[in-house]
Order: sequence, then C-alpha cells, then structure tokens
Amino acid sequence: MPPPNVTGALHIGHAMTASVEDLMIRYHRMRGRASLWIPGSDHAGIATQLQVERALRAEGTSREEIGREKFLERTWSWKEQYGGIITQQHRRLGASCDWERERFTMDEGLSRAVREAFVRLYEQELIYRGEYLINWSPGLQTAVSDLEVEYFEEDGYLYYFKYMVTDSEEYIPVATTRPETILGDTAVAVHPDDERYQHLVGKNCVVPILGRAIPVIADSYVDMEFGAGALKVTPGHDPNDFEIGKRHNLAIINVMNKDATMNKNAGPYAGLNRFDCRKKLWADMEAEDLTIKTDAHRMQVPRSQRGGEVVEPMVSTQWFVKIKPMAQKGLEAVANGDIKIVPERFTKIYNNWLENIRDWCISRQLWWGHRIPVWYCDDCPEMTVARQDPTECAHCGGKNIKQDPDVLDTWFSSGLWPFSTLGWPDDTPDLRRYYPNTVMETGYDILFFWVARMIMNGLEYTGQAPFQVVYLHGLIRDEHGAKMSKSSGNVIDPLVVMDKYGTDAMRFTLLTGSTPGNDMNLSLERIAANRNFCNKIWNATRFVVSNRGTAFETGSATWNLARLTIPDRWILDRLNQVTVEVTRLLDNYNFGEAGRQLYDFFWSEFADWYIEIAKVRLYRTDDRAQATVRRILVHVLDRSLRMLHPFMPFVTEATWQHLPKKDEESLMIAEWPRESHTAQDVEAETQMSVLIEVIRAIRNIRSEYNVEWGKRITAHIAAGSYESSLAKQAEILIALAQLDKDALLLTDTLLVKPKQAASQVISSGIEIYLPLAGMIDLEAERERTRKDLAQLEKRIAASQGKLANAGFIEKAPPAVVQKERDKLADLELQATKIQERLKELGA
RNA sequence: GGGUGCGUAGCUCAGUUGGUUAGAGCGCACGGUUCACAUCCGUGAGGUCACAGGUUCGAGUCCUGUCGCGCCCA
Repeated sequence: MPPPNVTGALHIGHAMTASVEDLMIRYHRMRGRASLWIPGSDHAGIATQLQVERALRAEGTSREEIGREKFLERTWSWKEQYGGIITQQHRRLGASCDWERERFTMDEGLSRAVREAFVRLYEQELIYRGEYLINWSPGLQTAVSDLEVEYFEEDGYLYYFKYMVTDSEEYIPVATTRPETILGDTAVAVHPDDERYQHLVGKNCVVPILGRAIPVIADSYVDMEFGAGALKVTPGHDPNDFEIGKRHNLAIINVMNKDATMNKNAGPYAGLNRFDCRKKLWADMEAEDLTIKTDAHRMQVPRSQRGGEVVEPMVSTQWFVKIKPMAQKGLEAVANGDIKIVPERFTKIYNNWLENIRDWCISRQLWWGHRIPVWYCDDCPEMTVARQDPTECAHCGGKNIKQDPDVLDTWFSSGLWPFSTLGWPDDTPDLRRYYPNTVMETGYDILFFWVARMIMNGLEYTGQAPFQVVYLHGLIRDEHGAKMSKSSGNVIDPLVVMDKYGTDAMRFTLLTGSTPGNDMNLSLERIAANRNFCNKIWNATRFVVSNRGTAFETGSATWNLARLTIPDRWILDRLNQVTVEVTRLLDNYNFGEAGRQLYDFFWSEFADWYIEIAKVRLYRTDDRAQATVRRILVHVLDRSLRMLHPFMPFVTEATWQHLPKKDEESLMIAEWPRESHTAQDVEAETQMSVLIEVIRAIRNIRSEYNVEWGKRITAHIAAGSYESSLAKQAEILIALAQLDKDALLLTDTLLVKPKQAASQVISSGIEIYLPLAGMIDLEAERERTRKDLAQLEKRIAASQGKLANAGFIEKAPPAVVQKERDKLADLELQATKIQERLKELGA
C-alpha cells in the first residue's frame, strides 16, 4: 500500500487506491495464493513540519525558539495523535491488509534501511555533496527536488533593455522576464550564426547600474527569434544559464539571500525583496536610458508544490544522488520485461523521464525526517559517513564532529518501501518469502516520485526488480472533469460518501467507473445507483434465503441434467460464461469491466429473469422441481457473491453468511468460483432468448395499448418450429406476460388469425396475436405493422448487400458468412409474415 | 516545442484481438400497491460513434491529418 502522509486525512484518492488494491488482494486470496498487503504511512517531511509549526505559531512560539530536540518530540507526539486517523479510515474502507505489519517510514527498522541505503550509495560514490543550482523554496526555507516544482502559465512582462558594449555607443538589445537577475549576470550570449552580433563576441558589456564588465559569448542555445535575439546569462539564478555558464566557465553570482531578498551582491538593492528590486532597478535603468520597452508576455512560473510561492533557482550546497547509472538499470528492467507497466502506454512516459533524468537533490533543510548520516570534522576537512553514529572523525580521530543538520527527502525513505517493510537490510524470512513483490499499485501521478525510485532502489540495493507489475489507476475528478480542490468546493469526501451511500457503493463506483489509467469523473448519482445495486443484492438474497427450504446442500456436485429446465440450464450456462470472463478480466487487470459484467449478470439476468421464472416453480407444489430450483438459486447466488466480494466486501459477506455452507467460515477466504468445463449450452441460450423475446413482445403491446398489468389477456402464438419448446415454458410465459391461462393458444401455425388483435412478428417468424377486445384501433395497428416492416426491409437490404458482395463471400471467415445468411433468412421469414398480416389488416 | 490521453444518447461512462439492429447508469415519457426489493418493476423515446481522408469484403475499433479539451515533460 502506498504509504499515505501520516498527518493526512483520507481523501477520495486514497479510497481509490485502497479499493483497487483490496480488490486484488481479496481476489488472489480467494484463489488461494499467498497474499500479503502491507499498510503504513510516511512521515511526509515538509507537510508534517508545516503543520506542527503552525500549531507552534498558534501558541506564540516557533520551532527555532523551542529548538530541534523539543521540536522533534513535539512532532512525534503529533504523529501519535493524528497518525492513527488515516489507518482507522482505511479500516472503514474494508482494506484487508496485514495490520500487524503496519509500518512507518521513521520506524526504527525503516530508518536503519535509510541509513544503510545512504551509506551504500556514498561508498559507491553514487551520492555526493555539491554546490549546484537547486530549487529553493523561500517560504519553506528548504531546497526541493525538480519533481516538487510545478510550472504555471502566468501573465508577466518581457523587459527589453540595452546591454551597452564597453567603451562604445553600441549596445546589444536583450529581453528578460526577470530584470532583478540582471544584477547577477555574468555574460551576454548571442547565437554563433547571428550576423548582427558576431563582431561583438569576445568584447565586454557593462551590467546596468552595477557597472561590472561581462563578456559577450556565442552559444547556440540562444534563440535568435525570441525576444531581442540575445540572452543575458545568469548562472546563479536560471537553470539554462547555469548550463551555459558551465560550458563557458562563467562566474556564478548569487544575488539573493535565502529568504529571497537581495544580498550584498545586488549593490544598492541589497535588502529589497525580489519583486521590489525588480521595480526599482527598472526605474533606475529607465532614468539612465537603458530600457527599450516592456511587452506583455505569458510565461512559465515555477511554484512550490507545497507552499505555492514562486520557487527561486539558487546556488546552494546540497546532497545529490547520481541517478544516471541507477536510471539505466531501471530502464533495462522494464525493457527486458522484468517489470511490466499496466496500462502499457505509461512505459513510454516512464522511459522518457528516466532517459532525461537529472541528479536527485535529496537534502532538505528541515528537522522532521531522517537526518543525513554525515559528520563534519572541525579538526580536518574530511567527513565521516557511518551506519552507526560515530563519536570521532574516521579520518583524524578528532572528537569535534558535527552531524549535517539537514534531513533526507521523504521519498528517499518511501523509495525503499518494498523491501524496507520486509526487514531489509536484514535477511529476514519475510524478505525471502515475499520479495520481490508481485504488484505495485498506485495512481499514475506518482509514477516518477515513487514508482520509478522504488524500481531504481530495488535494483540497486537488492539486485532485483522490487515487483513484477506496476498497475496505475487514474485520478478522480469531479463530475465535470475538474480537479477536486478545497478552494473550488467540489471535493467529494469519502467519509461523507460512506455515511450516505455505504462503503460498498463507493468502492464499486470507484472500481467500475473507469478504465485502467484513465481519469474518472465521479458523481454522486453514480454512487447512488450502485447503492441501489447493493440493495438489489441484499433483497435477492432475502428472496433466495426465504425460499431455500432445508433439504439440500450447496456444493460442487454435478447437476442432474435431465432434471433441469431450460431456464435452469440457461442461468448455469450464463454463470459459467461470466465466471470465465470475470476471471479472465481480473487476471488482465480489467477490473472495471469485470465489475460491470457482474452487475449486468446479477441484475439483468439473474434477478430480472431467473428469479422471476423461479417463482413460477416455487409457488406450485411439485417438491422435486422446487428442490432443484432452490438449489440453483443458492448456487448462482453463492457464486455471484463470491465474485462480487472483492468489489463490495461488506454486503457480500453479510448476505453470504445466510447461505448454507460447508466448512468455509468467511467469504473473505472462500474459494473463488471455478469454471465448469462443460460445453456451452447453445440450446438453452436459444430457447431462452426466444422465450424472453416473446414475453417482451407481449409486454410491449400491452404497454402500447395501456392494458392494465393486472388484467390477464388472451394470446395466440404461431411459433413454427418453436411450438413444442415454447409449450414447455407455457407456465412461465403465462406468468411473466400476464396471460389468461385458459385462453392461450400455442400452435405451429394459426389457421385462423384473429382480426381484431394487436400483433407482432419476432425472430424465427414467430407470430404473436393479442386479441384485445374493443381496444384495437385497426389504423394504428396498420401503422405499427408498417413501421415494423419498413425497419425490417432496411435490414434485409443491408444484409442482401453484404451477401451480394463477392469480396465478403470470398474473404470473410465462413462462420461469419453463414451467420449473415442465417440472419437474412430469418429476416425474410419475418418480412413475409408481416406482409401477410398487413394484407389481413386490409392495407 | 516533445509526448500522451480523451472527444460515443441530455449528463457520466462502457464497448476485450475489426464481424448481428453500438450498450449501461442517471435523466426524460408512459404505465405499475403481483407475498425479495418504490434504493423497485414493466415499456418507450433518444446516437452521422468530433471532422476529413485511407487500409479492408467489412471500421466506433487500425493508419494519416485537422479541430477541440485535458495531462505529463521541457
């Protein structure tokens, strides 16, 4: 289970994650596989620290005031107080994980894993400390990784100004979106092919106001079309400029303090914040006639994912992981099939990210987290990096050592989750048994943050891919596709949903509402519909249980085929098909489709038809027939509940407990239905579809003529070759179509067709006449019949066209051609009957 | 700029390797107090599958392009 933030509250995304994972774990558990699902939470460095700091502020103090030790104590007690909330909420979702193995990223064991990981990487020189341009969050006062920065398109200005060439009246026009960084410029760059400025390359320009001399360089990074066609280079405050600076060996000048005010390098602007400095500097430049113009401009503004303030690229000394070698292994593991990503299209995204990855800045200027296990020595320039806290410098033996004050990125520890939770670095029985894991499931939004890092870490530390399959689910949006956010007030709170509609309804909605990897627009109407489905399950069970009698057992005994009626055979056949289909779909991670098929089967076939048909036999007195139908009702219900259980554990368990059972105690550990290998029962399918069609046709006519449902009516049916098979279902037909038992006329052909009757022809040319005395409007009847005929003729024409096509006959599979021929024959038969009827009606 | 997903009924979405008349839920219309269920039952209306080409005997499904929306990366 992806560890949620320890201080967080359950949101709909967690509910989605838990639902999908619980579905998988329950499914595989029922199939008898060793299934382990480890819950836990991560310490969420920044988020948690911010919350505790807020609490301190409310008390009129601050973390600086109480000091690091007190602050950590305070944070631990915060964790004790609030950390349990989300696990309780997960229990409510029905998450059947292994609660005894619950872990927390700052646990002793997991912390030891972090320490081990860091030291190993350091020893392999995959970890280094360096001064680089990082993303600095002035509000949070810490560095953040590239992934923690989000870019927003915002309106700004493009400022055009003059870079005066030293000792000359000439200038190079330059455009920038951030004039305050002019103060840190160390070059002006032009494109090597740019004829306008070639003669100036090698000369110097003068930094406005400050008067520093900086070189004009040529670099093909410059876009001649953009802005003024030349670029000011500020290696200290822009990532691209930083790269250019490295290429040209430029000086790096940092003009800002850590709180984003200008420092002494900014000369007269020192002390101003970055935005005030921008205004003042520009005004001063205008006064000196160095400005050209300002244009409105849409630009990409980097903002902190947490605090939301503008992130400042700044040069700073931080710890980094040299990620390329690890990324390479991560790419290979997916390329060679050791790891499969579902849906597959995310493989490309994963590859693309790893191919262009940059070193990972792992140090954070926070207190809450795993402290970096590095000690600096006052007596020598060396550092000590150790698994155990050292008391002296490993190099000179000096006692004056100080630990690095920073902590590690939270993802550094959660990236070890697949094995650190199993006891790594120790060689534990759990690690041996359950590592590598089978499936990693999570939202695609943390593919990079977490999944990719787990893969790289797993390969690096254990030499094995940490899991075989990565399944990514989509994100939940509101009913119109907008992101849920507190500010727009469209957040759906899973706790509220569970109160109102029940956990099962919410789970089923989340699981069936979309396809793998695709976002889902969640609406309350849909949840309500699925609550109704829960109700359906409940009531269907009530019906079956109240009718189950006492004298039978469930089980896998084979059926006495000779005793089964067509509807019996049909529902068993359908059950078997659904079992095969649902199992296949679940094995292929098509959870939504599996759920939808179960829904349709249970409601539209089992409840709407089989149960209704079953009543006919249950309410009459033939004991043997009753026993058979009861047995089938229980069987189909039992199998359905088993298959529905991973989707909706509560209602299925509660209902299933009312069914007769042998030695299985709980549905949670009951056996998953096995498919029977008997052949498809085509006969039952055909006869049932005819029966259903006849019933529907009669109901249709009744509805059109507004015949009261209570009124039993006469029917004459010319069923052709279906006469005898339909006759066997007469009782059902009478019950479900509300026919007058004594007036039903069922023959192969009708010698005398009732004139004053509503009629309909259905497939196989079966004719249905309902003599509705005094209700028939012959003109309306002619109209209806004509309409039927017109539709039929359209289909006949289409079918004939197909069969007249030589290419179709030759190239299409024979089965498809035969099917088309059969269809056409049937349509033509129907058309003939309808034409006869029209003649009778005098049209 | 690169990549990727989506565009199917009024709304929210399915549609597995191309092959009956393209489906569901909600909504809508009409009718229902049958002893599981009004959180229900029955019947019905409603779609040029974004657009334009192409491949194919056959395209919602495969290919190319266009338009619109979203996301990721730069």
